[in-house]
Amino acid sequence: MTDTPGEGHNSKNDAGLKIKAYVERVERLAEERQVTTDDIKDVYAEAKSNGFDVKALRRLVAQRKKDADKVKEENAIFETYAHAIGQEYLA
Amino acid sequence: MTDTPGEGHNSKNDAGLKIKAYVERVERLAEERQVTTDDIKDVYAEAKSNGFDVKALRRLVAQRKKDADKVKEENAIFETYAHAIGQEYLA
Amino acid sequence: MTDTPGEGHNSKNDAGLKIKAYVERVERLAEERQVTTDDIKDVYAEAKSNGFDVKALRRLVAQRKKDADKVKEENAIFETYAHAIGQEYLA
Amino acid sequence: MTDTPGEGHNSKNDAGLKIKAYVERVERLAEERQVTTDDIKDVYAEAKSNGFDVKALRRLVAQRKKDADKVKEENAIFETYAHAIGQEYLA
DNA sequence: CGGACAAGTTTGCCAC
DNA sequence: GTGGCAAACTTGTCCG
Repeated sequence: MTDTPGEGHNSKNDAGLKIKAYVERVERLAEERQVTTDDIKDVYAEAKSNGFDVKALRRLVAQRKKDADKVKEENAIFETYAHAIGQEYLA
Repeated sequence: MTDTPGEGHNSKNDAGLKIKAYVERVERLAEERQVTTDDIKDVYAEAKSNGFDVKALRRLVAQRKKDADKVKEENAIFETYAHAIGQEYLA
Repeated sequence: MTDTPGEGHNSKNDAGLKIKAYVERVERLAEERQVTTDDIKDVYAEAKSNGFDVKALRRLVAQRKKDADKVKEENAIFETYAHAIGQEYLA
Repeated sequence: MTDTPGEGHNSKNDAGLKIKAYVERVERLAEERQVTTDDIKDVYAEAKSNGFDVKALRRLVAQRKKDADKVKEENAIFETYAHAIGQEYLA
């Protein structure tokens, strides 16, 4: 017997070890993700320092991510509502 | 002498009382604000339950809040950038 | 006839009116919230004018909120774990 | 002539190229981040398939992060107060 | 659909 | 007074 005496299959300890392993794997990955998040922030900061409008760049990236049709559909709904209360925004 | 003996003007205690008062005033106001925030949430929930598109409503409110010229300026910058990489989104 | 004469079912106009109503309710509430936000600012300004450190006061308020949240959080964690155990051992 | 013929200083085109470059760098990084996010999801899925409660694991990770943050936070509070006292009594 | 998590926007602070 | 920096809050997305 190489393990804790008196326990047949040692399930409680095993569970603890496994939980610890899962938690640490997740934390490791979360750190990686944070690094990438920071890298994105750096790109925008660089763009800004070169005189570009970060807000517009973010908007551009966000809209490219969406399906183009979906964007137009959203704009259409918005425009309809704006019309309904007598205001204009797009274009 | 009605207060703590041995202290001429009791400044330390006074400061503590004042700090406590400021903190509690702020906390009271923060609670009020939270109530109003929840009320706004309720309005949108009601609109949604009546079949309206909440996202479009929020966008409408947000844009009304901005100066109309500012909105057009932001759209213009965005459009310029989109053009610059050969894409179209608005209208 | 209880509604606008000369329009059959008037649905388009109704929607517009409702949208306008929702928007205005939200805007009204947003104004209220802004008032409260300004009140909070005033409290801090007053504290500052009386020689207190605003940053430290803000920290204090934030910390107290965090502590209050922590109680709820701990209850939630307990429930989660209780549930998890219940799932694994009792179900 | 090393660049596009017929354009004096070519600034408009340059801006477009730079915008495109920024957008693509961000999109590239966003993809990486998504991969990591998916990896995390996979870890939880694996844990779940081995009979662990995912919600409890997420809580655990979140709590550990919060605890780690709390240490920094407490240091910050200490500094703030020290500074506040320093301002009031030493300066 | 409701809550947890992540992103973006806004706001307040600080240095210049 | 302004402009960059940091943090809080709000909003949007995604999973259960």
